[in-house]
Amino acid sequence: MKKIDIFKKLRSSGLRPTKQRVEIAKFLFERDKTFHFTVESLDKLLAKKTTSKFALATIYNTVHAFKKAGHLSEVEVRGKKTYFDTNITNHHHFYDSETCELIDIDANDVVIQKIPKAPNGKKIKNVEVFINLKN
Amino acid sequence: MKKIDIFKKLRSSGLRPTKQRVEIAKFLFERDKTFHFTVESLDKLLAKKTTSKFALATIYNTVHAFKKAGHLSEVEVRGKKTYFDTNITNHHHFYDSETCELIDIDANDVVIQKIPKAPNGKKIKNVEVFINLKN
DNA sequence: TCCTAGTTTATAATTATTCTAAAGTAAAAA
DNA sequence: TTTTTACTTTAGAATAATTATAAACTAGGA
Ligand SMILES: [Mn+2]
Ligand SMILES: [Mn+2]
Ligand SMILES: [Zn+2]
Ligand SMILES: [Zn+2]
Repeated sequence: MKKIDIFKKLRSSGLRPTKQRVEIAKFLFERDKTFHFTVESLDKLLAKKTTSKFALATIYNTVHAFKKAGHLSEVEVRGKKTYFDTNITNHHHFYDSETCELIDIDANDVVIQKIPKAPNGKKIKNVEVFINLKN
Repeated sequence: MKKIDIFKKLRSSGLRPTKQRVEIAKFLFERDKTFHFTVESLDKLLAKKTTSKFALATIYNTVHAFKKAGHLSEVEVRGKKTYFDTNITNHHHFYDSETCELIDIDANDVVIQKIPKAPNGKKIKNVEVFINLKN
């Protein structure tokens, strides 16, 4: 993803392409594979991989702004920290509790044959499959 | 579940049947249907349904002791609070984000036809299906 | 260039949870 | 039964993740 695309992505989401947002967006979106992270891990990686300084509040603000704009999704993982995901398609996860690592599973690689119908008056929004791993 | 069974359940888990543990255990386990709760909701319900007073720390201690003993399980739900579950069998959940309510799905009511194999060197510990509901 | 709304930032506040250590209690030992 | 012991409860302090605040800064339009 080129710089011009980052600008477009931000602009089209109503987000000013500030120095901080552009750097964080480049870090998050200029990659081939899905990236799963917490705010803490992102903070550390940004400190290591960039020369700029980011206030922790800015990382929170930016991640939330990106999520709200639909550029990030949130994955529910056991533990206190919130996990974010650059993969915003419907997909599933392996979770390795040893390493606290998430691994994507393409939606097509999971086929559910039978599922109960939603309770009265409710509809199914989506189905998430979470596969816990062990050694 | 009778009082004597509560005592057995506690004793056999190496937990002294104190006044607090017995009351909380009766509240949690003397019911027919699964009960899902957070420490906060349990605290409020205990305050309403019993005459005893419980320190919040005691509720945390007790819930963790019960979980460690295998009498409660933990369910991962989006949000900051930890959800506990009196259903300790393998099962799945509907989640109604409007009401923040969990509804059990029997493991037999979900049949998965296809699942990817675990990454190298890892095995599948368990598969959790989480069905988000909407109106 | 000037203005303004949006943004960043340091810091404080909040919230859920865990820790601490003193007081209380269940059950084993005497 | 009393004594002793380890376990438990408790109020309050501490911690950790996140959110709120408000002052300083900045992007982009007028
Ligand atoms: Mn979580
Ligand atoms: Mn949660
Ligand atoms: Zn993912
Ligand atoms: Zn359940």
